[in-house]
Amino acid sequence: MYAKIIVEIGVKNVDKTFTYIIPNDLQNKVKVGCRVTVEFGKQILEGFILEILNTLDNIDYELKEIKELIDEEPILNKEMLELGNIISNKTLSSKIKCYQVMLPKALKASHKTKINKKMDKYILLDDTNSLEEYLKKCKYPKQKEILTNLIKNKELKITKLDSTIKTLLKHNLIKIEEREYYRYNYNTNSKDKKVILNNDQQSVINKVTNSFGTPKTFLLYGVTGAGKTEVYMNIIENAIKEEKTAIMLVPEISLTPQIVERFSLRFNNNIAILHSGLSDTERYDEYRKITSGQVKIVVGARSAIFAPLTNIGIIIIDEEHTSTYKQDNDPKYHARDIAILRSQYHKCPVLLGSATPSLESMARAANKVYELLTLTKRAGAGHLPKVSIVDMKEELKKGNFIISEPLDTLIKEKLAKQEQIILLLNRRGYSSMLTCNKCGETAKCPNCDISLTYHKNSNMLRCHYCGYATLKYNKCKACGSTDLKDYGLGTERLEEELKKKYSARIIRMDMDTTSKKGAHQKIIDSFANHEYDILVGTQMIAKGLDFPLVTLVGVINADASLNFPDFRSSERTFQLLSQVSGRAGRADKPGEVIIQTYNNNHYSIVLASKHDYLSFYLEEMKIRKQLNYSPYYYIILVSISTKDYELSFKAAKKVGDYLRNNLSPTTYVLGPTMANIFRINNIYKQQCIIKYKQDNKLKQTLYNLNEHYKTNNKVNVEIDINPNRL
DNA sequence: AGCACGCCGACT
DNA sequence: GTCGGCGTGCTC
Repeated sequence: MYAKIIVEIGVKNVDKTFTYIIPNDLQNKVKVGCRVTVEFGKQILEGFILEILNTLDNIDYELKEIKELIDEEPILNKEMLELGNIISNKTLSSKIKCYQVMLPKALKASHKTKINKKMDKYILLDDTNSLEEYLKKCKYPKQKEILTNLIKNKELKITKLDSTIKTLLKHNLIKIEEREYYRYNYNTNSKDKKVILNNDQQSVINKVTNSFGTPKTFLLYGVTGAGKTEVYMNIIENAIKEEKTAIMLVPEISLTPQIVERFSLRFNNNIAILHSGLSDTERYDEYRKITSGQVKIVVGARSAIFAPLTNIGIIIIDEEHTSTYKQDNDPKYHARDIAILRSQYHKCPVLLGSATPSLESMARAANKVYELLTLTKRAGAGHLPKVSIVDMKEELKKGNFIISEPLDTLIKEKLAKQEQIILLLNRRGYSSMLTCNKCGETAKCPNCDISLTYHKNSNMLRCHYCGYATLKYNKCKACGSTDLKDYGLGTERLEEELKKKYSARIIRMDMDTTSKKGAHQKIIDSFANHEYDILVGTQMIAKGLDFPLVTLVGVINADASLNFPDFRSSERTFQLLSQVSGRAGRADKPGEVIIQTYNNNHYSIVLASKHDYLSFYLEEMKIRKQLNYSPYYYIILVSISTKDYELSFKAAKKVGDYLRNNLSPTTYVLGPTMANIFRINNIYKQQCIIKYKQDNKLKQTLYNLNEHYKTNNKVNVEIDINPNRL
């Protein structure tokens, strides 16, 4: 017998199966989807069995034997094997990477140490016939205690086999059962309170539930606070009632204990939770709960879409517009696409939910590709916050460039009332650049085409792209002048400014203060406990958090995301502003939002302040149509990177010409142009953008291009289909 | 990725 | 005549 095996090797051009002989002693043990180790050239590698063959056509090379079988049971099931293949074809990523991405680290091929399942021992009653008799005769209180306890509680967890237990075992009165122990546990001590649903919510639940068994996609457009989570939970409950399983994806950032707790309270031990805060062993345990069939519900971030549940009844993607659902390294898949693929396999509906749906999804709903469901009323008592736009051009004239007058007034007011405040500033560090007032020289990264950010706490200048850091200098590197000035505003400086201005307890949350494990949670907890009055942070504070005492949200510089050179910058700004606004006044207290901007008439800012998603959608669609962007055209980003400056131009031109010559005339090929930041970490990046509606040459051309550059070790060509950003 | 093979200049 | 540079290509 023979096996076709795909090996794990960190290189693009070995992406095919290799045939190995299955040794006699493994012939009735090997299964498709199991991991094995094999000798590959001179190396020992791990790989997956993709196929088992009884006979083989004539070949002109010698075969080697499989060295060892790692798994008794397949870790890639039939669905996953098919899915990996499809993803590889669609994303032009290597097959091995497509298989690896579906597994937790502990089960990926090539992981050196095997992780043992941890077992708990339980004792149960065995021979109940002689039990009463034995109890009467028995003179050992310890034995009696255990037996009576077992009669009452059915089972007991034990840590060691002491003499008492051994004796009981000898008399066949009890038996031992070993059960898997799961390292990650959550509180399930109180009962979740049932919420009374309004008619809109009930109607959404009914529509989705009635389509169980059909592979169709719904888009749920529901305003902030409309009770989407409650709708999700009811639909999942209905799936469980039908003996089916459910996947629910949420953005990583909202996988806080807040939502986790809500789900675990409702679904008790029927749920596995996958998020980035888990250690490898914890993640493996959660995964085991799924494969062992112990849980029927999986809640997690992007990669949880691959959860190996069988008989899936519903797949839900909350905040479907979130950009992190698209993986930005290989395989560059979008969880939404995987959800739809799996829904076809399992014949189940997909529910996409958002208060600000992506333009792509909304357009599909408009074209009836998805069925649109809406929740327009806020559930419960909460009101949408009052949002005011502050024109910073006017404020600057008064000398306010960080905190405007209206924001200052409100901060003082809320502090006096002992209410909480969130201030969002989408830039970390102290200032964004250090510039010489004499000669105009700016501190730049030596490896990247980007200015260095000043971090005052560490007195360092840092590059946010390659990680380069140097001590801040006091003399201009070009002219020696000491007249240096820092421009721009980061969270560190905002925090300092606030401390000067107000006597308030202030905490900052950004990449610099959350790098340690658990730091993120600590900040959230302490702010939730009202140990602080003001939370300052980058966009990581925008999503999912629910602090009832927050009645003011300030966006310090709404232009940061608006001025980003990308066709989705307006959409992102609208989503970000809508989302932070949702942080204010969720409970009984009304909330207020201040947006500081230099673009006070920009439609995405104005419409976000009015909570008017539909107008924004229509306005933005007009612009996308004019500029031939998504959703009117599909976009593909082809980037060409190399360490060689000259070569970067030559190679990019070659790629551009190739694309132009091998795609349909109706397809646009833009570029090549230098990437937004041309040089990062001394690698020069150029890019071509493909815009197409329909192109039957596309698949083959991209495939050829990808194949060609797989073997080129000087020039790296990457293809990103439906990229997040350009 | 590793490693062998091979073609070319350098050099005890 | 041999040592070693790395460009190319293969690994069942």
